[in-house]
Amino acid sequence: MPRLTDARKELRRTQIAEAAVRCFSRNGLKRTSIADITAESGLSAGSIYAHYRNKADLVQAAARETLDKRDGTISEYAAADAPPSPDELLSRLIAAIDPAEARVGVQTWGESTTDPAIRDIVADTTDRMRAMVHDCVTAWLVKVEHHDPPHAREFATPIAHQVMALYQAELLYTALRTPAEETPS
Amino acid sequence: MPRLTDARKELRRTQIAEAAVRCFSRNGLKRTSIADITAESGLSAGSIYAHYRNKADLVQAAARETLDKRDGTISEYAAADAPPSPDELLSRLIAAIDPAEARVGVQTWGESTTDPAIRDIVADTTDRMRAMVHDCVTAWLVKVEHHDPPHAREFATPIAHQVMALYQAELLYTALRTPAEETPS
DNA sequence: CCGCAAACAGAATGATAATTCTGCTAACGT
DNA sequence: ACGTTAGCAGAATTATCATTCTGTTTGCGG
Repeated sequence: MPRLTDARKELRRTQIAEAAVRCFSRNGLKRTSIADITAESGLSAGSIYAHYRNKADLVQAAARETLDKRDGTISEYAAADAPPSPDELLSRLIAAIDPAEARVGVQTWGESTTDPAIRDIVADTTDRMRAMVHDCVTAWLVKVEHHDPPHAREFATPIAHQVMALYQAELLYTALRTPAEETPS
Repeated sequence: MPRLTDARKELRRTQIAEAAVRCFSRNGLKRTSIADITAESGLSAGSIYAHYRNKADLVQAAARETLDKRDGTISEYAAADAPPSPDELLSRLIAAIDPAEARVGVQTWGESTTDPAIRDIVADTTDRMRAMVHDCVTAWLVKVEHHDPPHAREFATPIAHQVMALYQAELLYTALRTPAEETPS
């Protein structure tokens, strides 16, 4: 078959990446072999290497996948007429945590300590998310608490920092609390 | 040589464990081979296996080593005449963070998502540290803010939770911020 | 419809690295 | 001091995997 249409190709890529995430969630980044991923995705090794240059490349895609997923929901909060208070925002973020993704997320933290590519992905994603939280807190300060915008932005910084810290700690606790699902081996 | 005296034996164990921590800090838990550790410790593979049953055993020892080291300092704060305020306590905890240990600490978080033994170590250590922070905050509430003890203990719980979260987040940021030292390979 | 190259399966390859094995050496109890 | 035997070095063994290779199949442009 000649090159797949772009849509199809992207579909395959996410099919593989999602299978990889499931494997990582169960067995961790390093304990997951390409064979595991072929089994989980229903594809073959050859096929996977047609879509990803190597395992590191695939790990990066999986990391981006899980870390990005969290971003979507927050941005709309900041734009809402009645933005949530920091406490409320934190509750919603925590409620949205999925245990499997928490595990992979924490695994990427671990990996980021030695792999520069992963490190950049984690740092970028964290920064972007913090900025969104900052926007949301600022909006709350302005619209609900009636601070004036310049002051609100400054005042929001430490609050955003705290919300992020509490959220990330909760991510860690979720990963610690929920046992990895038994390997279907 | 007949069995080493207990003190010597323990010395060797920590010699190996500390070399392992240095390797882990540089290359991560999984990328570190036994050969790396022999090079770093100056001992041989056979020797390492005389002291640790296998690599997993050694990883656990290294994890305990780094995670425990943090505990020592806090307990004395709680017993002090003028216990530090939560803000002050957090500052001191953060100031005491060592980048190399932060990296290994975050790596153990990642590992804990799939290895039950590491998971227990991390959970235990975290609980113990939280309890110490709780004691310290309670002491501050009682001695400095003049709450009465029963109320103080209850009031301290969410504060201790926040201090822990902010500390752990800082640990993560430190690990992200400081590049792993170049491998001397 | 057709043909071609890309997508795919699955086996082969090669590297890496954990663990074990074979002796040799030296630290402790006496 | 000395013999014993655990500690140790370093090679050998083996298992595990990432990656590549060899055909085969099939989706898409013409």
